[in-house]
Amino acid sequence: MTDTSAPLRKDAARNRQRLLDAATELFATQGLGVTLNDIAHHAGVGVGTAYRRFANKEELIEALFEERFREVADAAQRALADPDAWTAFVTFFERYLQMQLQDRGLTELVTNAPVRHEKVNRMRTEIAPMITEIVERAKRDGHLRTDIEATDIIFMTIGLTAVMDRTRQVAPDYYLRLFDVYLDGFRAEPSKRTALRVPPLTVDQTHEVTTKS
Amino acid sequence: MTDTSAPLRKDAARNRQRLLDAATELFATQGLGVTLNDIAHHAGVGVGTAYRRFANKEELIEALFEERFREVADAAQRALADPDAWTAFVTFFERYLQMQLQDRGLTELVTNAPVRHEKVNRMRTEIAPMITEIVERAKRDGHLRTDIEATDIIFMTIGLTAVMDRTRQVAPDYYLRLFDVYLDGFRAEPSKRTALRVPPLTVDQTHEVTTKS
DNA sequence: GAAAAGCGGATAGTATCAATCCGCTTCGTG
DNA sequence: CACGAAGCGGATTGATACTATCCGCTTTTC
Repeated sequence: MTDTSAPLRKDAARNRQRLLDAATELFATQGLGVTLNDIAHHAGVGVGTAYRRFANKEELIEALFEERFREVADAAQRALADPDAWTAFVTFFERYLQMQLQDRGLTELVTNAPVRHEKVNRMRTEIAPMITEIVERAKRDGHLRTDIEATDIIFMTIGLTAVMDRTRQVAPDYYLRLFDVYLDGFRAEPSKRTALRVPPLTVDQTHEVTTKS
Repeated sequence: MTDTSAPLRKDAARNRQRLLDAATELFATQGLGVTLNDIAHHAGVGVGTAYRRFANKEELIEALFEERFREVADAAQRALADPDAWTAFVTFFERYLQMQLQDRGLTELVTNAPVRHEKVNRMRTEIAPMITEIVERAKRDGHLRTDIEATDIIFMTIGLTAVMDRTRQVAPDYYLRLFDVYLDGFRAEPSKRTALRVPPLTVDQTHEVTTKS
């Protein structure tokens, strides 16, 4: 990526990697709101070191998330290669949601990408047509009801990630329950329902996650 | 509410009302994050005046939202009085979501009430059993599938308000489209589907609402 | 072993917001 | 109508949170 000129000194290269690792972890667990200072301390290096390697947080985000988006694109590619359009549809969105469960930063970027992130926006516009095709294929195939558009599926994921963010601590997989309900609403043949895979939250759990501090 | 002792001077009473009106509007349109300074300026009074009437923002929130929650409780009460359990179910949640569409502050309080708001929490625990009963009644009645719990419906609303928050500027009613899909997934008799009431968002609209600043 | 490269973290700069204080204005009662 | 009480405005202080730099010291490299 950045190998122009200056070959880094051994300790500097090691610290750079530590910073990337720390940033990956913190973006995933806390979201993109973490500061470069947080990242530096978590990496066990001084703040100065962080700022010498990366001018600011944006640069770090661009460096790390191109790879994440690449994974999404790969999953979409694989879905398009699957001969079964409905399985492909379900599997892709499950995978997509799971990636977001494991990386809050990814969710923030897909639901709310600041325009300044060129790379991120380029990846988004690369992925969008693949998602549309996954959806259209499931419709053509007769498994997905035809009055649903790809944009609806996108908003479904936005809603589900909001639920995910609340329930993550208490029942990380809960969102799959609502995803199953959505699938039952999306299916062209409504009688082909399957059982919900995960249990509901109890009233106490619900109360807990809707009450702060 | 606060009529203990001191009858306010005429100008003071007028300013107090202006502050309440401004707060109502700003909480509804911007959410609870607005500052007392914002509210004071929007009311056309000085900051000092705001702080003389209300010790802090919390006090103002308590004063205003007890009424809002009362409206939710009333809607639930009316739903429980409706002889048709499914209509009651659909109508209540539509009304509940619409109230949230019109008041971001309400959404913030129901999805994330800070524990310090005693009144708000009291109202929430007053409303919760009514919601449970609306859901249970629809199940007993044979219209709502029996593997769904009231907590699932709560999380549905949390997801839908997240969608609402993104689409409000571009197509305020869009969330109803996903609500309809949910209803199709929730119905005990899946063949009784109805058409989606609102159109999808275009790709451009979707791109617009998932891109910031 | 000397120069270059890198390091740490104290610190300066910036922004946002809560809350107060006090000189001035308005109210309303005698 | 005058005068004391009540109210007013908003500049200002203080707290918090974060960004980014600077410089004396350390490590690497040749």
